[in-house]
Amino acid sequence: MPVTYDLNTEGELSAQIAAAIRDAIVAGRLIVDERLPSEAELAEQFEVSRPTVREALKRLAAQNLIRTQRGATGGAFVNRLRYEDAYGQQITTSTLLLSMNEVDFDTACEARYALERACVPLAALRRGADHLAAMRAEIHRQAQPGLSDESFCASDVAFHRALVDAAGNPVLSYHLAGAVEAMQPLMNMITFTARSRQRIVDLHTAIADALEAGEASRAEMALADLAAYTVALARDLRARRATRHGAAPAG
Amino acid sequence: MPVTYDLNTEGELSAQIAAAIRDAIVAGRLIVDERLPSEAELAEQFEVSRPTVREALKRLAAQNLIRTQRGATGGAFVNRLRYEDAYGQQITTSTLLLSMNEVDFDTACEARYALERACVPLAALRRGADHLAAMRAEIHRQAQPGLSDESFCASDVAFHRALVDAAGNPVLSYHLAGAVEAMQPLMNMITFTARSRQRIVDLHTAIADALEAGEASRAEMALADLAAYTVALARDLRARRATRHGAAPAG
DNA sequence: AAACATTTAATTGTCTGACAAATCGAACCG
DNA sequence: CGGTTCGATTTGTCAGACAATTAAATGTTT
Repeated sequence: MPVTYDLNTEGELSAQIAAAIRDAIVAGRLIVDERLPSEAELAEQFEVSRPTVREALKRLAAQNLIRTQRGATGGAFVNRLRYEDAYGQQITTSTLLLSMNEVDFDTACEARYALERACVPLAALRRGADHLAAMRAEIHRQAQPGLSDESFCASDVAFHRALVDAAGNPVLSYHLAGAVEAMQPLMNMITFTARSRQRIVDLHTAIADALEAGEASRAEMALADLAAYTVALARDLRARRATRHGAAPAG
Repeated sequence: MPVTYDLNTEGELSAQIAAAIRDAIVAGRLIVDERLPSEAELAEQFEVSRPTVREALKRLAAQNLIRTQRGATGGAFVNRLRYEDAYGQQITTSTLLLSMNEVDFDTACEARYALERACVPLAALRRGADHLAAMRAEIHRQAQPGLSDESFCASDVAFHRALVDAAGNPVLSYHLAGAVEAMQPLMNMITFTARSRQRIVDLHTAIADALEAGEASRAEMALADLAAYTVALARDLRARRATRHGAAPAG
């Protein structure tokens, strides 16, 4: 039985068509791996030209809702939304949201550490050897002397992703991917001294140790310390910038 | 100075062009409200036809990265990603992720309550009169007798969104929008008896009371109870279904 | 001079028709 | 039986055209 679509009557045709097909997917009238009619058939059904149909399909492809294949048995197929793809969308959306709305560092940081804290009890319960090893490896990297600030930040992100993944809940990992990754551009604006790096490494070690021991509350405390320290670092940076660009330092 | 774009050399042209422009936006080479060259100019720059450019632009429009306007001073403009739009994308992505990957109820539920728990301390600190009023209003609605299961679920979602918003952190609200809303389809499969509704209303009340009193730990406990009860409800439902479709009930 | 109406130019939205590229299946041949 | 060729189908891209929309320039009237 052919799938039927409901069209709105406002806005561009390609947007209407895309919305109609998307609704059909979300509502389950089009199921995973099902093939949509060919572009020519869709054009006929919707009574539009093929380019218009194509623009609609590209909209859906941009959201990973469909994939297209050329050739005789090709066409557009409903995509199973994979965790990986969802991660990616999550990260770009979060990054843009932060960068384009001038979200202040404290707010973003607060959100991130609040969310990570939610993972700690589960991570303490389920952390596997692989997750612990990943965390240790990143800690080791962070302690290396000649590391650039950028690499340090990247390793920081990797550490926290390992922490999140240690909770063993893919839905949780998905939701936190954006929160953790989107902070990287903001963190990259900080210059880490040898002393501040050491402090961070110590706190990371404390977190890993606590998780390995299965002590959630100790890990939460270390995480809270880390959050406070990160906010303080950013605050210092802002203060230094303000004095440099404004009046002379008070001290 | 004209913005320059880097092209990959694999995949479809429209995807390459979309990626190039998206990168330019993410990297800040194209700033908010800046106008892109006209489709004809883009076609010239990228040495492709206008339909190809248009497909690329539609991909970006689908992600709310640009908006287009017709007319003399029209064109494609870089969009400021608004929280609202980000919420929407987050919700549809999360919903699809859950529905298409057969995520079991327990996993999704665990993730949701873990994330909500992260909001509680902040909500206890900052909850405003409006948030509390919204929560009370939803509790009141949930206690009404003739309410359909669907409306009950919708009200449940509204209650939890109010809880999340009470934390007063828009970034946190954004991240949790998906987690809370995407549960609704799963919750809708549950039939709520009068007794289970009463239990949920009681727990919601306990949460609201605790937040009003600023007692985070009490609210966290009530939330944990609610999580456990929800999981138990779903488990009961599964068990009943299994007996109905399989062997006779044991009791 | 000011207010209003008209024209004009620029730009996106859509259509038509065509061809290229990829891909599968079937017919064909060794 | 295995490999090859050919044809059919479908998406990807192109070229050119016209419609719809919008803002600015222009002209007209008061």
